[in-house]
Amino acid sequence: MSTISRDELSRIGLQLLAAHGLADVSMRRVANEFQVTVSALYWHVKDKQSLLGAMVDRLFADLDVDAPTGNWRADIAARAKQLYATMLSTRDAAELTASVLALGTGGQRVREIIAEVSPNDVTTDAIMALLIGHATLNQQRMQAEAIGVEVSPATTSTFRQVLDLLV
Amino acid sequence: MSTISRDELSRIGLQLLAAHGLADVSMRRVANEFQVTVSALYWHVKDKQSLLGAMVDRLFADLDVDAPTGNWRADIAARAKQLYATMLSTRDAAELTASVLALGTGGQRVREIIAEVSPNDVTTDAIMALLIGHATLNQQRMQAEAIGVEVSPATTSTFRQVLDLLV
DNA sequence: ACCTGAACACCGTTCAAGT
DNA sequence: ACCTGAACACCGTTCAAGT
Repeated sequence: MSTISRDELSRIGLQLLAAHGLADVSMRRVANEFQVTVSALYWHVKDKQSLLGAMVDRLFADLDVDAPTGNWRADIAARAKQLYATMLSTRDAAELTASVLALGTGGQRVREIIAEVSPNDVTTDAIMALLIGHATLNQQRMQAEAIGVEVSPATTSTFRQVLDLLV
Repeated sequence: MSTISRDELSRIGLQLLAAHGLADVSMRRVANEFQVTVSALYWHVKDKQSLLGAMVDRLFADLDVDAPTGNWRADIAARAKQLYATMLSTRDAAELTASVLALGTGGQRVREIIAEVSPNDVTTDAIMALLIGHATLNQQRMQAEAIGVEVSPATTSTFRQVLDLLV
């Protein structure tokens, strides 16, 4: 019986991500975790990029958002904060999400969660840009916070603050 | 006489970037361009990340922004558009800039250009997040535009549109 | 001061061959 | 159908040794 599958691969990938960071999520390490050769992975997954895409899909799969209240500003703000929190929940998850969204290999649900309560596409795009941009610029501080060290960040405002400016 | 220096390295780096993309900017390729061994580079530059930082510094060095008019909304919008245009001017420059700003290894001038005309830090941070985020999410389309192919983009709005929402 | 050569410890991807 | 073994073509970084 083969316990190895696309879904299991992304599970192990997220595990490696949380434990060692994005740089250490390599095809060889994932294969190792399965006690299998690297080349074996390519039977289950097209390439590394699609594995990363599956990881992002899984990362946001469990997130359940509240139903729309009718006040779109409040709904958008609430959901954006949830998405941001998810990107902070796991080490390097923000960087991973940004890369996957940029290449379009996964994470479509992220946009849908915002689009569902957004009045128009421009607003959706602005929120998405703010999410990815702020997370990216806060990478240093986020990593520092995850460990417990102090660091001078490129961005000084919290996500809430910049979000309040827009919605 | 040695024509090799930190400044020349970043010049060649940007040349390689424009010609072949970020993935092909490797220490070995840069060294090759100088007819020199890889290890020789490490005399002039700490590591690859600092070379990338120097490249971003050089990318925005020549950009001269207009003097403040007094209308900060117009000033911010104009400068943000200039910065965005610079990130579009060279292949993969947006990705490079995002990565360098995230790691804090260069590109401080980018933030300063906005901060100089911004009423407060939160606004500066919001503009920066919008810049980096929109550029990141538009990576597919930007590359497609650079080549001439059609692609379904993750973001459908232009930078001007999302910017207008904020300022 | 500046550069070479060689090594170390990795990468992603492909592909014939096995079961 | 699923996996191995070996190879290909790369990486960034270090360091003794040369000039």
